[in-house]
Amino acid sequence: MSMQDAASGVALWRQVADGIERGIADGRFAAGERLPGETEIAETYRVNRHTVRRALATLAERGLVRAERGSGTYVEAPRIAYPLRSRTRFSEIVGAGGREPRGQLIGASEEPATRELAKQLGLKTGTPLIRIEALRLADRTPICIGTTWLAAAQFPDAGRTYERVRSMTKLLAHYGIRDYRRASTRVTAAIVDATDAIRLDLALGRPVLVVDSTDVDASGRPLLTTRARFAAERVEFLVENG
Amino acid sequence: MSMQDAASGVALWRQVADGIERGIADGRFAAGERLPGETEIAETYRVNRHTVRRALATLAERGLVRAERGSGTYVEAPRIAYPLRSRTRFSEIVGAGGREPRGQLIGASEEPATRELAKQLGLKTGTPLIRIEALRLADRTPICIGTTWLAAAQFPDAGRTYERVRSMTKLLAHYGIRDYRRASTRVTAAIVDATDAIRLDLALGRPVLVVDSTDVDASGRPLLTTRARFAAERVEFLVENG
DNA sequence: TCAAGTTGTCTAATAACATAGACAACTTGA
DNA sequence: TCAAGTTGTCTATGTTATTAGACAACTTGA
Repeated sequence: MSMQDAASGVALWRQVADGIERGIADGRFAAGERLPGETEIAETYRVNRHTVRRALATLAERGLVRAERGSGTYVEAPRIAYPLRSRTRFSEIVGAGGREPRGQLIGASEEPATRELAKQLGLKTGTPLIRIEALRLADRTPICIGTTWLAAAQFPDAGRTYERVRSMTKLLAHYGIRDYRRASTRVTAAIVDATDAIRLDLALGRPVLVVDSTDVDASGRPLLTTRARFAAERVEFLVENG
Repeated sequence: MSMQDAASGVALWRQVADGIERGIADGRFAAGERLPGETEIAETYRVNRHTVRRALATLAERGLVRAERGSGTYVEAPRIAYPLRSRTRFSEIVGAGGREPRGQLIGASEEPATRELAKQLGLKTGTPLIRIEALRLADRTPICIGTTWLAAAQFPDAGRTYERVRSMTKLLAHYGIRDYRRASTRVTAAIVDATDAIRLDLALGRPVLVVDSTDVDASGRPLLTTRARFAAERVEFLVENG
């Protein structure tokens, strides 16, 4: 790829770092694999070796690569594949990848439904809702923060229940709902906000995948709606097509 | 650079330019309106007036603002956000919603398949591929940049063909393929890199949705694989769940 | 053991970025 | 007309980015 952006206002080392990061995201450089040598990278980007070193240094600082003296520089972190299906269960996805899923309650509170939330849940504006905020991890790596709203009438004391069972599936089972499915999923991206950044152990300015979803019971009646923020650098969504 | 911005790799003038551009994009500075004076901008960004002048110069060069000596600097072109709300599949996102889709060839080249690409396309590593890089717009707003790989043997001269027809569907039709479907779609997010930022007319540090997809023919044989980067602030994906 | 290739660490020179101050040329409204 | 505020242009100076070369320290495979 050609580089040289005359006066782009972006430092060369940054352009190189971006390029390598994209290569890692692509899978052109797989996890655990050795990157090309600094000299070779310098040649492909038509840049001095010191510039490459600076790029690699920033990637190493963020934990994406690890340099081994005399040997090479290696790709550190892979992304978790996250299928978006109608029966998406966080615990199953993480467990399938050989990692241990964990849920952690951040907080629960009661609040009236906004017009938007009411529409999602098929209720009237102002209906009391329970709002549960939870952090989910794979092994010890924070993956996402989810804010879930449920009707307070249908799920009394849902906050304390979640705190005990630490799983949305188990929470619903506790109220007698054994089958539910994903009715809609909307995905977009944003920059992480300050509070999420701390909980997700994410640097400010990093991207998050924002997923709005609504789950319904077997008869199609809305049960809960969730807005989850995923650390984009740790997750990859898999969309199933026909 | 400056005291607060520890080695971001992005020049101060570029940060100021991006900030002003975003202000224009979200309507804080309306079309025809006068911007704050150079001195005032310098104060708000805690930057020298010369740095602001450089930022404004680049915006003026791109036609976003126009300086009038003795009077002020005025917003030239409105930057309307074009949210793409669509109930269609990913393949039909561009072109939905009554907007005129346009494709613009950035470049085409031949390169051997990496292991990853070969796997996607069901070919052997090293098989010659044609790589097409294209920018897609809705009306005049850049929506995404897509990099597409096709087998060179099956689609000879695909680069020039795309340049003529400016549509992947029409390109396939040209080689006798009238029916194809999306086999897999993977979505994640990242920060826009320097070269994409310029082409998408996107400020540095803004998020992009990265979509990897593979299309197959009626019998399920892979035709092409694409990695597209969408300007997240202009797009929202709706995932259909059974 | 040895040679080739790797990352780590120096020094040095040049180009680009950023700040500082001063003043000219122009517009606007009182 | 005049004062205040604006953009345009100049000189000067310090900081950061980038390139260049050399060598040390280490790993790997023959």
